[in-house]
Formats: sequence, structure tokens, C-alpha cells
Amino acid sequence: MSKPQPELPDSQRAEFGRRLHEIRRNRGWTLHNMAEASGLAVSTISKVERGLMSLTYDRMLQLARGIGVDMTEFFSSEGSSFQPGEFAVAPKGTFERAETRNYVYEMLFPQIRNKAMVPMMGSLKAHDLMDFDDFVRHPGQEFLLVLEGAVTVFAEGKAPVVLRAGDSAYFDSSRGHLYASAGATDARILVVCTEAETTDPRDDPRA
Amino acid sequence: MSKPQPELPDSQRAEFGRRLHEIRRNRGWTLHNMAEASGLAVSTISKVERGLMSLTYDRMLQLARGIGVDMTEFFSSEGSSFQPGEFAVAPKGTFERAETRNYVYEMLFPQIRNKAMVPMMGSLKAHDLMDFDDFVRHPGQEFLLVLEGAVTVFAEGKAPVVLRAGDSAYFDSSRGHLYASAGATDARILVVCTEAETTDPRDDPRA
DNA sequence: GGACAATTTTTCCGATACGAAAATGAGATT
DNA sequence: AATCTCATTTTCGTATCGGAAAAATTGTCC
Repeated sequence: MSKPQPELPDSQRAEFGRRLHEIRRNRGWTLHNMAEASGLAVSTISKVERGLMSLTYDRMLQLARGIGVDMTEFFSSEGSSFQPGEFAVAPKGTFERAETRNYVYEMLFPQIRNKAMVPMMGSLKAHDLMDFDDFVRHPGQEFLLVLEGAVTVFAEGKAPVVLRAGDSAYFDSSRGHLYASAGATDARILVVCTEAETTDPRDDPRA
Repeated sequence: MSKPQPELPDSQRAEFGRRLHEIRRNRGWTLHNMAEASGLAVSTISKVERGLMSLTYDRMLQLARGIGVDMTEFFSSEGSSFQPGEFAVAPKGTFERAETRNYVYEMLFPQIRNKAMVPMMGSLKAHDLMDFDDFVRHPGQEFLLVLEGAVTVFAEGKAPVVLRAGDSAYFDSSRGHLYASAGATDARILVVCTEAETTDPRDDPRA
């Protein structure tokens, strides 16, 4: 509150206020109704709606809970390339190749930035030697489906587990993990990661 | 700032701080690094991490942008049953059956509540008549992979598209959509939805 | 141990958030 | 016209935010 907050364009704060005003208008509520529901002062809500004031986190939570709105609605991704109504199709073989030390994998839908999920496919060569010194970690959650062959899943602190076609795994991807073919033939996998950061989907979330 | 903010349990503010601290720790950053990246003062970040201070909306946006984190990461479902370090395996055939008007599908990992992703498999009977009066919609994003057979994907406002084994689609699931087998044989699909709300994973996200 | 650098926390102060109350504006009624 | 009600905005006092600098703590090296 000392350094002038116009460090940030007022357009952000004003946008927040517009959303709030829209929510209220859609409901046909008065400022008083909002105040009652949220426990915030009438004047506070008025000022926020007009972008004259910026709420603290505490008060934002209080407001969101009070009026029954999910907090994330106030922070919808800006600059996100995933568009409302987005619909994309990737025929088999449509991917962008990406390589890490351990894998070569096929990013699906690389043109869609900032997706909530990052799907990719990969082949695990039979007999490949994995670099076990270096478990892979990244924030978020990961779903693995074995499409073909057999895969050994190494998860830090866990005994290795072998999955075959149709088997799947779901885990916290910040836990060190590594995949390897477990059979005499190459294995084929699908991996879907939650995108923990607003990174370029072509960046390796699995380095 | 006049009415004491402890109107709201400090646990919320403290939780926000913990997440911020965790992000920093995972990166191996100092407070100074965070400060440089975000333009906030070192002391501010320290206080926020320890729950001693609550940021305003403006500053939260500034922080999130500066450190390259999507704001919604700070509001991920609380009371989530997905545990840090979680690791679960589902052998083929391990699922919970769920039925809607149009589909019978197999929820994977139903025991894990509040996952960021909801993976499920399904079979689409050949020659089944779909109820086209009623597109399916639910908030969030959806990834579809055709495992076997051919599938017609109907997306509201779009021409139907036929996908075959290995083809995939990624789209905004709030857009009306519907799947149907497109071949003489049954089709097999994998669908992964983002879980837009803290709902029971056994609840139908696709009714 | 001491010296030093790096990191974090504390202090202090100006600016802003926030609420209660007053003022204003608009519409309805007499 | 005046009066009343309701909704919104403005005012003003207090608490807290937020930053710069100082102090404290931690880590490393000799």
C-alpha cells in the first residue's frame, strides 16, 4: 500500500470489478444483498466494482464464498490460447516430436497453449538402459496408460511395478518417476500431465 | 484494513503462503529471486509466505505473472484427497462402472477423490442410437483418444468428425458434445476430463 | 572459533484497504 | 410541489498492506 499500485494497469483491477458487477447484475442483486451474503461492506463492494479499490486475498475468499462463486472465476487465464469452445482434432501421427534424455515422445495438440492437460504419446525401446540417477519430477498430476507392450514404472520410494497394455497409473508427478520398457518388444504409452505452469507446451514437462 | 481481517481463518492465508513457499522451494529460488521476478519486495514475499500478510488482487496478479504461475494454482481444490506423493496403479479391468443415458463407462481410480484429471474408458456400441437432443456439457477440458474402432464426435456447432484408432481430440467440454460408434464394430475410447469442481469423482461429469 | 556473504526477518512509515455513517440520486407516492 | 424509500456513492477514521532499510539469522570458508 506504499508503493503505488498503478504499477499494474488499472485495467486489471477494473476488469475484476466488471466481473463482479456482472455477477451481481445477472442475479438482480443490490449491493446490499452482496454485502449481506459476503460480510463485506456495501461501500467496499461498490468501490471494487468501479475499480477504485483492490481486495486482499482474505477478502476475496470471503466474497467468493459468500456469493457462492468459485475463486478461479476471478482469475481466468488471460493470454491463454485455449479458447472457450475450443475443439481440436489430432489424427493419428499428428504430433510434435520432443526429446529428453530418457524418452522421445509425441506431444499432442502442441498448438494449443496453456491447456489444462498435456497429452503425449511415447515409445519405450526394449532393452534401453535408463538413467536411473535422475528421476523425473514436475509439479502436477500424471496419468499413464500402457497402450502396447509392458512398462516398468519406477516411482521414488516405491517398488517398481510392471504395467501391461490396458493398465494405468495415476500419481503425483512431483514424485520422482521413470518409465522403461519391461518386455522384449517396444512399449507404447499415453501420458497425460496436468500443466502445472504457464509454460510453452513444447517445453519439456518431463525433463 | 479497519475491520480486523481475522474474520477469515488465518488458515486460508497461511495455506496460500505455504503454496507460495512450496513453489519457491521446488525451484530452489531465494526470496530475492522471487522479488526480482515479480517486482514485489523481498519482505512482502517473506511475510506472505508466513501468512503474516494478505496480498491485494493487483499484487497477486503481479506475483503470478512475474513467477510464471497460473493464478488458479493457488486455488486448487482444498480438502483434496489426492495426496502429495500419491501413486496408484489400476490393472486392466480395474474400474468402477458408471452409466449415463448415452454411455456405460469405466471410471479409473475412483478411489482417488478430487483428482485434477478424471480418466475413464468406454465402449461405444456399433449401431447404437444416440440421443441427439441432448448434447453433453460440463465445465472444463476434455481429451479423447480412440483406442479401437471408429468414433463419430459430435460437437455443437461443428460438423461431425470421425476419429479412428490412434486419433485424438482436445476440446472445451462446456461445448455440447457426444460420441457415437462410427463403424460396424464397437469402439473403445479413453476420455480424460479435467475436474472443474470439487465433486465426487463418482458423480457423472458427463451426464 | 572468526569473518564474510547470503538469506530471511523485523522495523518503520507512507499509502491504501475497509467499514460505518453520512450524503446523494432516483423513483414512487401523496 | 414535498416526502418517503431504496440504492449507490462519498467521507472519514482505523487497520493493514507494501516497500526500503536495518537487523537478525544462516551458511560457508578459513
